[in-house]
Amino acid sequence: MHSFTEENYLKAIYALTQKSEGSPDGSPVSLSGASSDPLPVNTNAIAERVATKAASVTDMLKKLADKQLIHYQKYQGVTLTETGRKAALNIIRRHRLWEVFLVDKLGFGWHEVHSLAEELEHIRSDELIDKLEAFLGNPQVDPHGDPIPDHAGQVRHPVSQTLSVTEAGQTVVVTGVLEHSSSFLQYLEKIGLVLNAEVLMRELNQFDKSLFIRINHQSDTFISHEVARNVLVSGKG
Amino acid sequence: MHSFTEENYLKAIYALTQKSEGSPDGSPVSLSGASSDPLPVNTNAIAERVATKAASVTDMLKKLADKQLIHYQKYQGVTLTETGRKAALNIIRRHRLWEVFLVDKLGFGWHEVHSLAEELEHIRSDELIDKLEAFLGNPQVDPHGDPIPDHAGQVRHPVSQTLSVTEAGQTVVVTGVLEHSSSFLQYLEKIGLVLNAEVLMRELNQFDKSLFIRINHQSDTFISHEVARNVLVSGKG
DNA sequence: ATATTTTTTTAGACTAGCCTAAAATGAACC
DNA sequence: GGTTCATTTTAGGCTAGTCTAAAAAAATAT
Ligand SMILES: [Mn+2]
Ligand SMILES: [Mn+2]
Ligand SMILES: [Mn+2]
Ligand SMILES: [Mn+2]
Repeated sequence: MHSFTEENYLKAIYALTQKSEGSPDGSPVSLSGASSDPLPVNTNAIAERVATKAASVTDMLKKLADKQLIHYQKYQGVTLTETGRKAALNIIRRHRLWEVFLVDKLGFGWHEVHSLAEELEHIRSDELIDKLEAFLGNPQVDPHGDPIPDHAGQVRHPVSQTLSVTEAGQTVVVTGVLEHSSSFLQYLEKIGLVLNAEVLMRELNQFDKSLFIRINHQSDTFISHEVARNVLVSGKG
Repeated sequence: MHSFTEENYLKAIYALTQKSEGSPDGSPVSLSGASSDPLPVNTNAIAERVATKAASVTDMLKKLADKQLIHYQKYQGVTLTETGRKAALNIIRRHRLWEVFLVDKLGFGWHEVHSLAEELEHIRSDELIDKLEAFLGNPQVDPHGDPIPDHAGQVRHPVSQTLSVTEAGQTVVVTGVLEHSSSFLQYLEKIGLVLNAEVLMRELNQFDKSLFIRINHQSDTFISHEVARNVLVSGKG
């Protein structure tokens, strides 16, 4: 169907479309169905994302447009067609299911799995993915808390907010991360701020917005605003 | 390290090297350490195996020779270097471990897994493969009875013979197949001639060498010589 | 409104892997 | 020995994906 490379471009365009949405301050967002028409994505942004040069991106955009996977007009940026969006979500579905496999079954850490899944996602066999999904027990989210799109390309974006906007006295549960870098994930693991950890917000420092929190009724920990605004939480329930 | 394509060529050359050994009549063979120097493999044979043209093979042979993976002299055929042999065995190791995963964990039939493993084998991460191996319980053979090379490229070729040379009255156990086509495997499954099935040789028809056998103390079945000489067995024990 | 800067596209070239057609070599036959 | 046939290699060309450098368009600044 589509090449390895085409799939990576589609995924990049989808991810950039998503990034341009979402509230900048971290307050709750439903994020359900990509509300209105998404903003067009820039050539340069895609180039950075797929680690190539703008000229190469332009070439590929022409090809994807020919295949009706994107809407593209010179100099005007690019958006996914419905077909393109479905294709992208299918790749993301495969990526996240493999990540669950690597963490739950093979025992990898959540900071180690991204690049492996980046390769595994390109093995395109619906039967394989469906069987894998069943074997994993139909997980709803990947090891980073990101939702796994279903067969039809439906995504359940869970309603959540960043830890940085939580108020003192509140208890919340970690549901995901906004930053996926290996070093950030390793740091979170070290302080115990992992998926499903319970967090009691004890104090919010007005000056630098740093936080004093208690994790899982045990460890009192200081974290910076920079960390807090990259951790997603939802009200205990 | 090596590309997808290079890996497929290495595997093809290794397989053809193996094929040129082994006794033609099906009698027991140890097959342990590729006894003496293997016969050189022809360009045309490789071309057929990787489904390409001889001219393309010649191009690739030059590249593999540059990389010291094969011994190659124009018109003289080709053999693997020690490095090349290790690389090939490593790919085979990955292929067979993925096949075990697909059959044992995901529930695929033994006739369905080859082409999927053909893609999965190219995801090269030693850590992934070691963890997969442990997760599968360190299997010694793949779903077709073929041995899984270890880390260092050692293969335990089990001593076995074809069902066609078994004598009347003997009881043997199915340990593998020589033919891996999907239709053959499906046929074997239908008649119950699967891995570890116990076979009592009841009668050997002198005229056409067809066999009358009892499978697992239950079903009496006729099979042709053509089938019998593609099924590997070893003495019950 | 013009000039400057940034972004994007075009032009032309490169590599990996593949092809067909033609030339070279080796094996088989007489 | 020489002739014929099969195998292998070379020559030249194609596509996908990449690159650099230059041209074109859009955005920004004065
Ligand atoms: Mn990828
Ligand atoms: Mn993830
Ligand atoms: Mn392969
Ligand atoms: Mn196998």
